[in-house]
Amino acid sequence: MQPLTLDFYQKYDTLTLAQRLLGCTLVHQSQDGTTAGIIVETEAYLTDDPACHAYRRKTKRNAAMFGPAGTVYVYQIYGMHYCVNIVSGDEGVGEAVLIRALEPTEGIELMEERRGYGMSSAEGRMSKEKPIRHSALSLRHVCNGPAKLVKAMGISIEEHNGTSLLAGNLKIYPSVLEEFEMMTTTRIGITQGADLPYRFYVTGNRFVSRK
DNA sequence: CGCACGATGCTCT
DNA sequence: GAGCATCGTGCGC
Repeated sequence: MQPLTLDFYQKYDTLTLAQRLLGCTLVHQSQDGTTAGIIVETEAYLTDDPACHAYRRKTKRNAAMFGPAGTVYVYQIYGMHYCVNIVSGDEGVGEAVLIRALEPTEGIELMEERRGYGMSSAEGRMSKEKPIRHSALSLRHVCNGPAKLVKAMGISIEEHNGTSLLAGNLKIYPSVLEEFEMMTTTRIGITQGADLPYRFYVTGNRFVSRK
């Protein structure tokens, strides 16, 4: 199957793209191995939206948001975590879609290692996340948050910020979900623009960060 | 299960 | 100097 093309990233406005990315698969082919997961939760950030990093002006941090659709925007948050976005809209306009959760499909052991957990085993999984090397991480908790999936997928600001999804080792493939219900809510963890209904997720999917 | 809180460092004001 | 598009722990139920 072929990855999503420039046309796909360009033809939708940001709110629509955020919805169309649900069900698509994010794939990272790294030196350590390939990891992949189905996008099950997204949020849109528009240029006239006070929660958007590009709301005020172009800066060193948000520069990637002003690139062409299909550009990757990675930023650091709370001094210790990173989140990944898919840039959308016209070049020169700062808009993007935050990837908030993935349903892991490939390279699950590698994901768990990157998250700081030991080898995965069907029996060994614990219901709670424990910072002990020998315990495994419940699959449900591997990619059910924006910073968790960045770490699990091996995405980094140094390697990926400002790069294109059309070339390189990070790509998105078309939706594999036949039919699904989508839920729309307000976004999580923001104070500005908190009432805007710009969050979308696959209804009933257990890998979503929160209902 | 749910809620409260502290960690931690960069960016922009 | 304030404010973060978060996460994991610890505690109570």
